[in-house]
Amino acid sequence: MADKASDAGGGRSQAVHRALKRAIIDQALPPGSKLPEDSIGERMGVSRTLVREALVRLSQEGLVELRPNKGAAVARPSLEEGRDLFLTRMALERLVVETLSGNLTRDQIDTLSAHIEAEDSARAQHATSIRLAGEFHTLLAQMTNNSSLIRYVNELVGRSSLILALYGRPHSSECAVSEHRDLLDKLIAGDTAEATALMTHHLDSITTRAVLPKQDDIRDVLSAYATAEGLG
Amino acid sequence: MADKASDAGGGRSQAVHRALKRAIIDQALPPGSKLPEDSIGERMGVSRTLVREALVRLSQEGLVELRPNKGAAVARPSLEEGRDLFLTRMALERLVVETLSGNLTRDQIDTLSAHIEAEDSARAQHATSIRLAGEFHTLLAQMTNNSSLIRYVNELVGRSSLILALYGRPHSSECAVSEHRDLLDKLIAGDTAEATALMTHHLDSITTRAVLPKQDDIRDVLSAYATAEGLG
DNA sequence: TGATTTATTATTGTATGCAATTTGTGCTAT
DNA sequence: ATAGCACAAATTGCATACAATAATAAATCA
Repeated sequence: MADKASDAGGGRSQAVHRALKRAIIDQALPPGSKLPEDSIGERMGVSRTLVREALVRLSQEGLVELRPNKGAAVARPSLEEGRDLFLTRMALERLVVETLSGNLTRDQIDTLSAHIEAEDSARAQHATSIRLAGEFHTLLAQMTNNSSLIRYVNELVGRSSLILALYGRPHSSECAVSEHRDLLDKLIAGDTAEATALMTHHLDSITTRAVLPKQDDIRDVLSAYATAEGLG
Repeated sequence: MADKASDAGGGRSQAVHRALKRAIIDQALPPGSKLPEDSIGERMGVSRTLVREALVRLSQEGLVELRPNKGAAVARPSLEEGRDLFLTRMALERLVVETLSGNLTRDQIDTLSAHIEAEDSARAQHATSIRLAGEFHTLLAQMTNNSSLIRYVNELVGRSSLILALYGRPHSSECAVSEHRDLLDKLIAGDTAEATALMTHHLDSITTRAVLPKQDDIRDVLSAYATAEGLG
């Protein structure tokens, strides 16, 4: 068994799913990209059937949009969805922090430290940097051993990269590495209140940095351009 | 357009999905039930392809377990998953309460009141009662207008009925109607702290009532039966 | 020329077919 | 009888075929 190296961990549809997911999160497939079943299947060496299955899964995760009769495309969440998403993320990641605070094993601490190290090293590459930053959060979630919590945090972190891709400032280090390190310290110390505050602040600053354009109405932004042009 | 009444709201696969989901949540298909693609497709008048698609979606929602090469079955979450699930639910529903507290419109209040009324009336039918109790929570989530929050609460509420089906006491009114009414009162009053406390307590008591059998091991429950039979 | 309509092509929606795997049954041997 | 084995039936995994819909190009008319 284990013939093909690429077939690890289940059916081939899952492989397609993982590949696409990775491509989307790495922003190799930017939001809005069309995802034709044929081309993908050809490229991946599987039939449309399996691609379709993967696309359905991705749509359930909110990473792709499935327009009936018009094909799939990488999702383009709205700004409002973005803000809501981070709100939800906060609620869940607070639970992560509460669960983990003071309960980290030596191994877990090592894993997290190593990860932060890697984040630090990869600060040059924008794409990798974003992915690692996200993985820090999913890593934390993983350690709670709470399966629903893990699944949702994973999904939200994945979708966050869409938000960042769409609305994030190009060159802001989206997730300050130092904030991750501080958070880890508080988690180790078991200072739950402080850790929660840090996590909240951390996600808040991502939201602010990226999703900030808090135009309650798109007209606000338009009127700004209008005045700049001497109109209105 | 809108030829078939049963085809409302999208492709036929979605119809299959909805039908199965409803059947599972109503416990017409108890946890563990086998879900053969053929039979379902025949019964629903669609091909295996569409059934498959629906099953994939359901598995993503945690309602169905997809064993490779062995077919799909209604999920049988473990007790631990159950407890974790309610923990996650709490985190999310706290956000629901915080969002809604003091912000309910007249219409929303009416809708919720009517729903509680319905819950009260249906207290006789066990199955309906459970479904309505769940729908109260999804209704609340809906009113936040936060799409990710809505999706997750929906999923968790759905899965909760699996937990209840598996581990819940047969005749306990799983969700005391009075608790719903109290919660609504606090939400209207805008007493966020009190409302949050109520929601927490509410979910806590569900957990306690249902998921309590904190048997760390299945042997405990077996040994009980053994002694009752004069064995062991 | 430019808008509108018609043909053509590409892509999705769904069913079906076949190989592979699992499950169930009956037979054989101990 | 029962454990083990061989064979048959059922079921899943996957690809392909064909119909239906949308996108695109060509052609027609004002």
